[in-house]
Amino acid sequence: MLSTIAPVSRTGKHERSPLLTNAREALRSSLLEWYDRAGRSLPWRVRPEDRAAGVAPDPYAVWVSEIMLQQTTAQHAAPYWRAFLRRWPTVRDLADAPREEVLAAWAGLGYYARARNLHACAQTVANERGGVFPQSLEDLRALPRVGEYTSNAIRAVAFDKPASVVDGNVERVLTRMTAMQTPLPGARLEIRVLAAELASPVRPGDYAQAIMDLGAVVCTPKSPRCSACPWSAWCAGRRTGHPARFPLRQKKKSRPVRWGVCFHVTGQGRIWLRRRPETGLLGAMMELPGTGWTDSAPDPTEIDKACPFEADWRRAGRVRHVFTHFSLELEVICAAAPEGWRPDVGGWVPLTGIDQAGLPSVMMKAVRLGLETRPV
DNA sequence: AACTCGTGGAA
DNA sequence: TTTCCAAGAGT
Repeated sequence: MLSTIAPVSRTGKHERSPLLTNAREALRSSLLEWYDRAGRSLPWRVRPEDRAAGVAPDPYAVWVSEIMLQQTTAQHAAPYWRAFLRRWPTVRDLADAPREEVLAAWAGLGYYARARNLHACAQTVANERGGVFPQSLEDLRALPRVGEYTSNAIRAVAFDKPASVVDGNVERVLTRMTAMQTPLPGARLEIRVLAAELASPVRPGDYAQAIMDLGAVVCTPKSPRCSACPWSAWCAGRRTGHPARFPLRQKKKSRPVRWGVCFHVTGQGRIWLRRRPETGLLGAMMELPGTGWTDSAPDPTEIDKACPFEADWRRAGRVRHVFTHFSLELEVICAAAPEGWRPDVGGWVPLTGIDQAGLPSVMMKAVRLGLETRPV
């Protein structure tokens, strides 16, 4: 008769489970066995056989990957990681790079505070730590954009030191394993305690990647492949018959709509762009100049006030873009720059190679839409 | 604690 | 179409 792991009480107090104590070693070894056999390949990963042969990961490469992977799929992040590592092979190279180039290289990846902090962190490590990443959780945690998860991930993956990673995958795996009744995000403390007890002191780097792989490949959000799971025998979620119901979640707020207008001004094969404010949404990234984004349809007088010059403005249409906490309806209106007109803010950017100009996705959509109406 | 902060793939 | 949600952090 196989046992399941007992759930933790709603109060967050840990009811020490003898089953966990007894099963812990079996869970660890079966997961590592599965990981070795699965052989999942990721560009930043040192394969378990290579690690066993003494190949040490490059902490810089691991750090870049972990920042990119925050709330981002491996598939989306992979080409960016390759481009960054090829262009800036060491933390010193990244620290010495002009900031606009780093931001432009990040364009399209989202959460742009990550790019600003990546550059700042590279300069901290290069200039104040001789280019060497710290190994302690405390020192890692002090670096910009390195939080609870990322500090543990770097410590485990890069240095193969004992650490407990809790990302979205681990949350899903462990809430299913225990059929946890506490909804997220309130369950985070229970999950952290459970994850820490389970984390392996043996091959900590491989274990950390293995438990995340398990969530990414087997214990998937919609249709978990329990028959392929090394932990299925211990899984309380599977025994409920509906493992995909876990983790339970609090209801989410609905997403409001905001509206704005932007000006697509072209001339001599160039387009007018400006840089956004340092902080906030799309902070420090390039954009098409326009009105602010408001929670009601654009006011004609506001459009007039933001309008750079009198012209035969043509509507290109609307870009619909979904951000995390609101969606945007962005009206794009086009005109050719009048003879002799010069932008007071921002400047001209050649349309050839606009893909490399460092525009975030929403602005790239607006540029393309405008070009359909006014080809240049 | 509850918000803010992007994007794109999957179902 | 809508909804979910990715190797989360900062405030």
